[in-house]
Amino acid sequence: MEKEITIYDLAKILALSPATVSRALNDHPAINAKTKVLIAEKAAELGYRSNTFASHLRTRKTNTLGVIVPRLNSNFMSTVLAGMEEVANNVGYNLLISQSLESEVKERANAKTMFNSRVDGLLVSVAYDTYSFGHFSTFISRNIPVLFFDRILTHPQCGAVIIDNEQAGYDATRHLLDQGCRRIMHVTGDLRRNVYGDRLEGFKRALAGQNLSLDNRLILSTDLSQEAGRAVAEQIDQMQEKPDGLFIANDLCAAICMQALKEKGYAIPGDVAIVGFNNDPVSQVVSPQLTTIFYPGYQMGKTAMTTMIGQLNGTRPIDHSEPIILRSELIIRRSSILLEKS
Amino acid sequence: MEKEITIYDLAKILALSPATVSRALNDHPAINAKTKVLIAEKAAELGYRSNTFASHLRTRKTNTLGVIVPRLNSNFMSTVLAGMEEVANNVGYNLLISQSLESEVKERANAKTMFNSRVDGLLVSVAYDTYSFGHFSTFISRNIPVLFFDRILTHPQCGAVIIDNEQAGYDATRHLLDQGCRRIMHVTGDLRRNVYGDRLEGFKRALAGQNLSLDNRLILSTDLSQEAGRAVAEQIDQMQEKPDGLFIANDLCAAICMQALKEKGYAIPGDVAIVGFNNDPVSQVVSPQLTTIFYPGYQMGKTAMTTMIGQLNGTRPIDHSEPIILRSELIIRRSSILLEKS
DNA sequence: GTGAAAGCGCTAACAC
DNA sequence: GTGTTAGCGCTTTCAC
Repeated sequence: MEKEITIYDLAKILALSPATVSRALNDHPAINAKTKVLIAEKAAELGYRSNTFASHLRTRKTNTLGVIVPRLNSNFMSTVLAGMEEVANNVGYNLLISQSLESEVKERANAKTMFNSRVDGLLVSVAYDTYSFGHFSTFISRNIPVLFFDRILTHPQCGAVIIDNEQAGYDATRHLLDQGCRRIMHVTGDLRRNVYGDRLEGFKRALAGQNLSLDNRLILSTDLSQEAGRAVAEQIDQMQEKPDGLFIANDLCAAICMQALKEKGYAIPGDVAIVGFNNDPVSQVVSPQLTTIFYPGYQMGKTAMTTMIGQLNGTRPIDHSEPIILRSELIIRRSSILLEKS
Repeated sequence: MEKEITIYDLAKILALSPATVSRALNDHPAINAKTKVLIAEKAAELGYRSNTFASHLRTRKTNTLGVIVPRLNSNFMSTVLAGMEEVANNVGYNLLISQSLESEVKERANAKTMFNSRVDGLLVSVAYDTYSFGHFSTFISRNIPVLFFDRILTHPQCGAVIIDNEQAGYDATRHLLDQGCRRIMHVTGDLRRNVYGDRLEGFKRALAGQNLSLDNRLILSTDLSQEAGRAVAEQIDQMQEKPDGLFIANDLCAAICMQALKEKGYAIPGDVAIVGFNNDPVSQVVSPQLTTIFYPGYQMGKTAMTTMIGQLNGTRPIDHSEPIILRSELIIRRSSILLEKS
C-alpha cells in the first residue's frame, strides 16, 4: 500500500506553501505559469491525486450529480443515461445513478441517499406511482437544483425536459386516421403520469379533428409490459366491434401485441394498423416494421445534463416556468401503411 | 438555505462531547444504550445528516463503487447494471457509473476519475479495444479491488464473473449441426476479446465433433452492429457456396441480418438457420423468433456486486485463480428449427 | 461510559 | 505572486 502524496508533500519538496500548490493545481490565475508547470510536473511524477473529500469538505461541492430513473434496463432510459454521462463526464461531473424500480417508496429512499451523499444536483424521471413531491423538497430547501426529465412532476422551482407528448399522441393518431382508420384503440399507461396523460390528450384532439366521438372502451390503461401486449391482443380478439387501428404507447408492448394478433390470424396492417412509441430497436426488426414515435433519448439526456450544469455554473439563465421541449417525430413504417402514397 | 446540523451542535445541545455523539451515531458498543437513544432522537428531530466527506476524510472509505461499462445503452449492460444497483443499494453502497464508449482511451480516463473519487472498488467490463492493464494497476497497488465481468482481462489479483462462452458457442453451433446444417458461418466480434474468442473455440469444437473442417471464410469478425448485420446478408447473397447455418454473436445484429436475408428472398430457417446471442428482447419479436443464448445479465450484475462487497467486507474468501462462471442456456426458437421433434 | 484533543487534506481569507 | 492560518466535520487514540 503506497503512501498518498498530499499538497504538503509537494509543497515541502518544492519549497513552496501548500496554498500555492493548491492554487496551482486548480489553475488559479494569480499563480505564475512557470510555478504551475513546476508543480504539475512534480505532481505527475509523484503520482499525486487530489483528495476529493478534503476538497469537498471545504468547498461544499461534490462534483457529483444524482440520477434517479424508474429502471436502468430499458432501452430508452439507458440511452438517456448515456447522453447524460457523456455531457457530465466531459465537464468533470460524476454520476451517482440509482433506480426506483417504479416504486415511490424506493424512489424516496434513493433521494435520501443522494441527499446524504451531498449531490450538487438531482435529475429524476419519476416512478410509476410517484405523486408526492415531499422527498424532493429537502433538496429545494437547501438550494440543490432538481430537474425532472421525461416523467415529470411540475413544480415552480424545478426544471423539466420532455417531449411534446400531446403532439406526439396527436401525430400518431392522426396518421392512423389519415390511413383510413375509424375505430382506433389506445393502449397506454397510468393516465396521471404526464407522458401518458398528454398522449391521450393528443389522441383525443386528433379524433375530435375528424369529428369522431371518443369511445372510452377503446382506451386501455395498462402497465405496458409484454404481458399487457399479449392481453390486449386477446381482448381485441374477443371484441365484437374490433378496432381497425391501434396506438400503443410503448414499442415492445406493441411488438408483442402485433405478434400475438398475427398468430391469431389478423393481418397487420390490413385488419389492424399499429403505431408504437419510442423507436426502440424492436420496432425495426418486427415484421411488419413498426410505425412509431422517435423519442430522442440521447438528446434528452444531453439536454437535461447541460441544463443542470448550466444552472450549477450560473452560466445559464434559469427559467422553470416552462419545460424544455424536445422534438419527437413520427416514423412511418409498414405496420400502419394502408394507403399507397399518391 | 438551512444551516447544516453537525455533531457539535448535537453535543452542545445535549451537553455531551462530540466524540460521544459520533460514537453513538455509529452504534459504538461502549456507549450507553440510553445515551444512544437520546442522541438518535435529537439527531432525527433536528434533521442531522452525517457529512460523508468529513467521515471519508478520516476513515478513507467512501462506500462508493465504480462501474465502467462499454456502453450504457445496451440491453445487456443495463440489465447487468440493474442487478448491480439492486445489491449495492441494499447494503448502502453507491454506484459511480461511467461508460468507455468502447474506447480504451476513455476507459483510461474513467478509471482515473474513479481513482480520484476514491472508489472502494471497481467493476469493469472492458472496451472493445482494451488490452493493456496499466490503468487498473494503480488500483491494485493501492489495494483497491478490481473485478471484471463479461468482457474481462485476466489478472492474478482480479476476480472475474463471466458465462462459459466456449460452451455457449459450442451449444449454439451444435444445435445448428443437429438441425442438419453443414456449412455454418460464424459472425462475431474482435477475437482477442474473451467473449468472442471463447465462443469461436466452442464453434470449432462443435465442428470438430462432427469431423467438419474449418473454413476460415466462414468466420467473420465484425463490430456486430446493425450495419454489420446488413453487410453480412449482402455478403451471403454474393457467395457462391452459401452457408446453411448462421451463428451471430449478437441478437440485434442477427435480427437485422435475418430481416435483410428475408428481403432478399431467403427462407429462414429453410435456406439459412440462424442462432443469435444474448436473449435480447428483439429475439422474441422478430419472425421467425430467434434462437439464442440466454445471457444472465441481471444475475451477472448481482453476482459481481455480491462478490465485490464480500471482498470488501472480508466476509468472503477471495480466490481469483478461477473466474466465477454463470450458467447460460440455449433457447431454441423458430429461426433454427429444421427438424420436427421426434 | 465519556471527554479532550489531534489531525485527515484541502481551500480561502487575509496578509505581504 | 506567494505565504500564513484557520477551519470544514468527523473519528480515534489516549486519558480518566
